Amino acid sequence: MMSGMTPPSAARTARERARAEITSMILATARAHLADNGASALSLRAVARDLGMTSSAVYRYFPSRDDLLTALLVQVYDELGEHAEAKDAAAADGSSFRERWRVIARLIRSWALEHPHDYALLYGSPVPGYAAPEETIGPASRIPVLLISLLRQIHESGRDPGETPTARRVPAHVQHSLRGLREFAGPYLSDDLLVRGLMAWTHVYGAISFELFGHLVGAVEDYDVWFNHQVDRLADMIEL
Amino acid sequence: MMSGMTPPSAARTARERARAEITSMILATARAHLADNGASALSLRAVARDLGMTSSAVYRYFPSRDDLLTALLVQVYDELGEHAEAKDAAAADGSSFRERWRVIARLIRSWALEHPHDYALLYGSPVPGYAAPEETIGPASRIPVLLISLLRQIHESGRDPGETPTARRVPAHVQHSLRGLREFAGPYLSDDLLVRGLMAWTHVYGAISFELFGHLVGAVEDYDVWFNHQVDRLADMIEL
DNA sequence: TGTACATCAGTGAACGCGCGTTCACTGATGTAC
DNA sequence: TGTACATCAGTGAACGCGCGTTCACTGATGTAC
Repeated sequence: MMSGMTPPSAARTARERARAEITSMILATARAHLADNGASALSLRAVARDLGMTSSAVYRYFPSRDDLLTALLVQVYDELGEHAEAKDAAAADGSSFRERWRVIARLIRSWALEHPHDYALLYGSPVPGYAAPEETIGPASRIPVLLISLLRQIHESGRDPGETPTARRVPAHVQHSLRGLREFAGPYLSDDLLVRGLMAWTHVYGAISFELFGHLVGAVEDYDVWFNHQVDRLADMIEL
Repeated sequence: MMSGMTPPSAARTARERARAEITSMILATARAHLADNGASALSLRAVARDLGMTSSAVYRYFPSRDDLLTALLVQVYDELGEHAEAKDAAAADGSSFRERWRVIARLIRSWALEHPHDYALLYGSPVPGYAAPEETIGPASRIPVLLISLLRQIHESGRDPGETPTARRVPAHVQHSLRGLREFAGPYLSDDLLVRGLMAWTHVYGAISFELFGHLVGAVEDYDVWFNHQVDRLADMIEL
């Protein structure tokens, strides 16, 4: 018993090294393929071909195409999350909420512009016939967690809009409906702040998708300018 | 010369009738197929099979798969647009901006919930390898046109936020960047109102997509309640 | 009204391609004694 | 340290399926005289 476990230390066998390396090569190649055809057309065979292996060999690493998709989702969510956390941590000391909000919102957008197909994988229409399993929830939550830490900072600085004269009443049924978010965010933030926070995130998502999916063509000329203006207005909206 | 023209009156030949009918049967079947596999996997052959024709026969009606996609886009945009225009017209007489805004926003959402795959076709990630041609622009503009007519109503009722003490300055470079939208909307509306209007639409789009694409799972319980609350807040934001 | 010709819808076979997944097998790597 | 066995990566062929598009052809519909 206990014989199938990974060895205790850094003494990885050649096999284990190779496995880790090839697994990540498959993922990297699959990710490159996203750009050509989109997630729904992601092909195991094409990935294998690019790597010079037979398609059946890929099954040693991923038991099916859907598992490969899941691994991609996790990796891409994690990459965006880590990226955002790092940038925020680097800028956080002594930063106002406003500065942090700007940094994070702009960062998400520039990441999306640099990796449009990865963004579409995470936030675009779902892949038909594929349902993301539970293991993607954690990685997907990193950005929301970060945004909630911003809301906490507002609250702690005494600028929680729910506790100012400009507070907007949040009806009881809306409060109830946001129970999940409330548990996620902890008990301190006011309902009003929670609502404003979720709306700001919703808006940023809408703005990036509008731009990326081509719905601003003809209406907006300089997307940077327009996005940044929106981000500033949202900051006003959140902490007024 | 002049011989290839359509006959002047209602005297449509049997051929013309048949052609119109079969064209719309192909479109309807294609649309049903969207639900199974998404737009990127839309298959001419599968559509033909469902209709009991050979796949080559479909080429008498649409010269390629991409043309079929274009016709679908136009049809679906038009359906949503017509639907919204009709509902708005029915409710418009004597309605306040606020009532009209509510009606339209909710209508777009319920249409999206009833036709999630159609919504994804219009507003989800673009189909890889397909670029929507110019002829889709008109139909795609119907919702924006309608929303702008709402903004006009606000302006005409003297509640244009750009002309009140709560006006927010719109920096010159943002104004420039919105030149396209400005031309679309006409010269009367204030810059501030234009910005608020585009932001409200961006937000509604973000909110519907968030819900439909599964990003609110676990956070929000009653999507109706949450959406309607957002719509009300957006109304406040627009005409304050 | 009747006939000759032109137009068009639809067929069925074919081209050349791609896909996910399974399976018996070879040969290299790892492990227990 | 050396040997016998177990584990695992990767091969190559196959199964059964789907796709978009082209092409020569048949037979029905429409038109000009």
